Amino acid sequence: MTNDSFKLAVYALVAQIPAGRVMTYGQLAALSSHPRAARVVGQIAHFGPEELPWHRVVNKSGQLAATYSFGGRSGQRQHLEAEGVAVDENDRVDVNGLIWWPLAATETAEVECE
DNA sequence: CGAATGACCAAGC
DNA sequence: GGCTTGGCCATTC
Repeated sequence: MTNDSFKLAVYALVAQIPAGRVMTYGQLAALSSHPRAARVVGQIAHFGPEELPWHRVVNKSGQLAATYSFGGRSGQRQHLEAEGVAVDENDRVDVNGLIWWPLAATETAEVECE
């Protein structure tokens, strides 16, 4: 079923996000063949496996979204900072450089290589 | 199983 | 920059 495949795809993508990088719900949804199902990604993130680094997942504005998990945005922010992600006072990350794509691993390998 | 919910996004005002 | 509307689909009650 495609719906299950969707979840699995999201799990796989989130699991691939390297420390110090973040991904957006829209990306996860789009890469999972559901560019408009970003909301579902949010639901999966909330009820999904806690094994995955959901704290590395932010919204399209680069702003944190966690409400209860990780102790709320405050907790998520600390997790990100602990991994080297710069979070501003508004609980936002640098959408210009911290947003990571699977393709970026090969295309911008030079840049993301510290 | 039906209805409500939601860690979102894009477009319009 | 903000708020409102429509849409998407899994999870929960």
